[in-house]
Formats: sequence, C-alpha cells, structure tokens
Amino acid sequence: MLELRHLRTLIALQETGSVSLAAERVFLTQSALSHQLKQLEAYYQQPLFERKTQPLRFTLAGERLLALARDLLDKVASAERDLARIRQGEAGELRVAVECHTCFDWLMPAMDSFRQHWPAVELDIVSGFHADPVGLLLTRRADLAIVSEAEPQAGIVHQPLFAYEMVGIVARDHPLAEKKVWQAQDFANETLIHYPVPDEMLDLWRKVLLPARVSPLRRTSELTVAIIQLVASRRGVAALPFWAVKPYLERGYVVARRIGEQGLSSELYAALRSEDAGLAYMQDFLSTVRERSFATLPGLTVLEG
Amino acid sequence: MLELRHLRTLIALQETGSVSLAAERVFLTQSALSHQLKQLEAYYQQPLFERKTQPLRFTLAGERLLALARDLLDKVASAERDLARIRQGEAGELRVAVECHTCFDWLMPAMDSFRQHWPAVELDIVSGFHADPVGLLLTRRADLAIVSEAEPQAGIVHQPLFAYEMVGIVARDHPLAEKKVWQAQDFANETLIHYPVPDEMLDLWRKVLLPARVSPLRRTSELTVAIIQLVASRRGVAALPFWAVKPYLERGYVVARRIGEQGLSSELYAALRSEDAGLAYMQDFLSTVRERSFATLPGLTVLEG
DNA sequence: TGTTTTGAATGAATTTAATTCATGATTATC
DNA sequence: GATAATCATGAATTAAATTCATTCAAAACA
Repeated sequence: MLELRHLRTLIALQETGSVSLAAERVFLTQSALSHQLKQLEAYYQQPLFERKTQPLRFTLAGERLLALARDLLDKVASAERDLARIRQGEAGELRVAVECHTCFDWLMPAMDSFRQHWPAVELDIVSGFHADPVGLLLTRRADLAIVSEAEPQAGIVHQPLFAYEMVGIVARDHPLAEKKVWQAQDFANETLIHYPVPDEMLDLWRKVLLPARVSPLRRTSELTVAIIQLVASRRGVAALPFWAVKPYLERGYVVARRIGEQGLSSELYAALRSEDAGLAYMQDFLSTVRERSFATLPGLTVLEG
Repeated sequence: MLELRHLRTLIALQETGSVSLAAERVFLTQSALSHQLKQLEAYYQQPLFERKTQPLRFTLAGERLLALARDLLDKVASAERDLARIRQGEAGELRVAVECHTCFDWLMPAMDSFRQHWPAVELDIVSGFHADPVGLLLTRRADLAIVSEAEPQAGIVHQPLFAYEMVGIVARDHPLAEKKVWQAQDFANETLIHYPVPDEMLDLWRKVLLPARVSPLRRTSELTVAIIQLVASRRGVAALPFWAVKPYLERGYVVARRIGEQGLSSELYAALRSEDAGLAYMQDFLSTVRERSFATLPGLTVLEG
C-alpha cells in the first residue's frame, strides 16, 4: 500500500537522478531504496522508471506518481505548519546573520517562501560581515547565524543545513586547466580571486592554503559574476561552490577542477540559541532552507548532525 | 513521521466515532490504533481528540489533520486510477445486476462517482428482479451482481462489500415495541410488510422465519417510505436495514428493535466472473462502493473475504 | 450505590515489515 | 576491454508496528 515514505523517495529520486544519491538524501542505503522501488512497481504492476539511463527517466506512470508526490508533500508541509501555529502561536522574530557571500543565492528564495508561510514572524537579515556571528546570537542582535563550522559553544546549538563541493575555476586555456585535480602548491604562483571577507572565512584558505603554508597573490571582488569574469580574462583563479559556477561552466566561460584528491567540501550549519531550537517557525525555516536548496541547487549532499 | 496510514486512521475515526470501531474498519485491533494515535499526538506534541465523549471530538489540530487526510486520500485515489488506466486502458463495460431494493440507495451515489472517474466505461444497471443473478454473469448479460450470499461457484468470485444489521420496525404504540429483542415467534401473529421479491431473497425469511417454520400474513410494497408508512399506521411490522430506517427513527415515526439475540446481520457481496476480477475499473468500482457507503451509511461493518 | 458492561490505555511479547549487509549483475567510462 | 560506478538480489538483521493480556476509567444498569 502506498505511503508518504514512497513519495518522499520519488522526490529524492527526481532531484538526484540516481538511486544511490536519492538513498543518501533520504538517509537510507541504496539497497533499501532498490527494494522499496521494486515493491512499488510490483504494487502498481508496471514500471515507474527506466534505469538504463543516467539520470534515470520516469515512465508515464512514474511521472503521475511524482506529480502526486509534489502535491501531497506540499500539503503535508502546509498542514504541519498550521499544527505548529496552533500549538505555539505564530508570531516571533527571526533575524538571520550571514557570513558567506554565496549564501544569499539560496537564502533569498527560502526567505521568500518562509515569509508567505509565517507572515507574523518578523524576518530580517543582519547585514554586514561580522567576524563573530555567534556572538550576535548571544548578544541577541541576531536569532540565527549561517556558519561553516559547528564549533560547540555553551547555549548554542548547530543544525546541519547541507554540504557541497568547492571547485577551482580557471580560464579554459590556462595551464592549470590541464590538471584534473589541484593541490595547494598549484595556487602558489597564481592570483587568487575571492570575496572581501576575513581569511578564516574562506574555506580554501582555512582547509588548504593555510595548512600547506601557501600564500598566493590576492584580489577581491564582491560579486560572483565579477569573479568569474576576472577568471575568464586570465586575471587569476578562484574557488567557488560548484552549484554557483555550474551555469557558467555550461556556457564554457571557465572550467572547474577538483581541489585535493577528495575534493574540497564546504559545510553549512545554522547556529541558534538552544532556547530557540524548539520554536516552530525556527524549525520550519530550517526545513524550508533545506528543502528549497536541495530542490534547486545541483550537487548538494546531506549533512548529518 | 506522518504516513498515509495515519490519515486513513483519522478518516475511520471520524466515520465511526470511536477507536474500537475505527480499528475494525481499518482491519487492526483497538490497541494498535490506540498506540498509533498516541504516537501521532507525541509527534505533533499536542492532543488531536477529546476521548471523554462519545462520539469522540477532534481538537482544532485534529480537524486540520482530518482535512489534510480527506484531501490527500482523494488525490491518492485519483492518481491510482490514472495508473490503472495507464496500465490497461480505460474502456470497458460494467453492467450491474441488483437483487435487493435498498441496494439502490447506496448504489446510485457510487455509480455517479464512478461515472466521473471512468467516463469511457459503459456503466449500466440490469433492471428487473432475477431469481438467479449469477446466471446473468455466466451468460454474459451482466458483469457484476450484488448478492447477499457468497455461494462458491465455478468461474465466479465473490468480493465482500460490507455488512449491516436488519432491524424490526413497528409503530411506537404497538405491543411489540415493548420487547427489546424479537424472536421468530413474535412475527407469528403480525402482518409482515416487505418488498415484492422472492422469499429466498428476504433475509428475515431465509435466516429467521423459515428455520422456525413461522409464516405470518404478508403484504408487499415497492418503496421504503411506503413500508414505513404502513408500519407507522399499524398495518404490520417490517424488517429493514438499520441505515435505511435511521432517518425515520429520528423523527419518531416508528421504533426499531433487534431481531434475535445477536441481531440479524445482512451481508452484501459483489459477484463477478473470475476473468474480470483483475480489471482496474472493476476493482475501482468496488472500492468506490465501499468507500462511499462507509462514509455515508451509519452502522456498517466490514466484511472479510 | 454497588455492579456490570463497554471503551480506551498500557507494557510486554510477538509478528511483520523495513532496512542493511554482502555480493553478483549490469551499465557507463576511459 | 578493463575498471569503476551503479543497481539488483537474497539472506540476515534491525526496527517498527501490531497483538495479547491486562488494567483503568467511564457509562449503563439494577
């Protein structure tokens, strides 16, 4: 018999395009999902996907179920928001402190969506770049901070959002384009183009260059497009989230390369005061961010608490 | 985490008004449902019903989930119909043979609903009362017959619809109104008013009067209201489905009494040719009949295959 | 006002179902 | 054509749902 669990799987399948990735997305093994899909197809006595292809393709029947899934899960989310409001009221304050430039890309759509669902919650962005976003929480000048490390701290809890890969980008005809994988040394004789933020907020700096004691020339820019433009004009190299550069890759302006054998992974957490962790609108904000981000940004991976 | 199973339970709860009856409706024990509801309330951290009352009352949060349930389960049904059509086409023929008068009461709404969902299926009623409705199936003059006993027969399968109680009705000031429970003997000196059908199609006759060799005076009428009217005017007594007389009981025209210590139970099955049992529209017709009937007729009970 | 009946709750035992593990098969990739 | 990567499968395991046996609470009855 059909359950919501099955529909959640279908959504993950569509968003990831493969059984293994979908499994990871819903915190199950590939095997579990394979069994689950087999069971579904047996129940409806017809195939729901063609697995021979990458990404997998839904059959007509599969598409129909997928449409059902989207419809139903939206409605469930909406009902659960109502229950949360019934339980503990609908008003509150949610000031978000952001320390990364690219965060705005996914934050804005999520905030839009949230604003519609919780009109009585005062949603705001604490602007400017702060060395210590968690300090803003403790001094009550913000209620939620987006951070890239979950450093334990009294009175603060960290809720995982998602992880993604930072890739090195360079002009197509630049010598580094020949290397599949870059190491710290490869940056030594380049100009690194990055956002104007403190060094410790740059993942590349913290995790790659600093440990290897490599310090390339630097140049900064506020805007992602500007950085891409500089890279394309051979003014330097940069490290950016894969999902942020993908559109430019497809147009061929620049090429992307892995940094380090395992790739350079970037993680994002929401930090909030422990006392606020139970607030319904707070939890819903986090769900919204995750849901919207996974649905729209390519290549995200889940991040365990 | 919420699953459709929970929503199916909520619907059953509303339709029956009690945990025990709802449990029977969804083929589980009372205990199972009690655990399930406890889990649900723990998940949403708030009560969903007040149990102190009979029938139980939903809280605001409960009502919200119930609305979700109705919405979602409708959509699931609709999607599953689409899948069935994708699998095996949407056209066909469905001629229904009916042997009981009251059947029309629940059959018509179900047929209306079905017609909208399967416009390409030719739906028809084989009119007139036939001594052998199953014969109509074998000679292909009907595709589905509503019968009250599942007599095994080659090439025919019986699918349970539902069961209900037949009650004796009598005028308020008639002596029999004093007796809580009627026995066969109580009919001996009464005039029995019934539909004009062969005796073996009258449950009261088959199961009560014939075994006890009691044969009261008889009088027939085609219409339920007319029978009620005759009973109210002290022209006799009748035995009718509880759900059919309930509205008249509430207006006080007549009173209803149990027949036999255990009550006189009536069962309904759909008989169809074995080869047709797998047809999607056939199965959907049966689901529709059950679903609509349970939702609208009071006092129905489930009937196991 | 007991007494009996009925419906719901609870904890432990059980059954059922979902999930993982280990591995083989299949399909992409270079 | 070799080598990953992805998916499928059966058995083992784990987790979850359900039942069983009982208690508790409330309502109906005498």
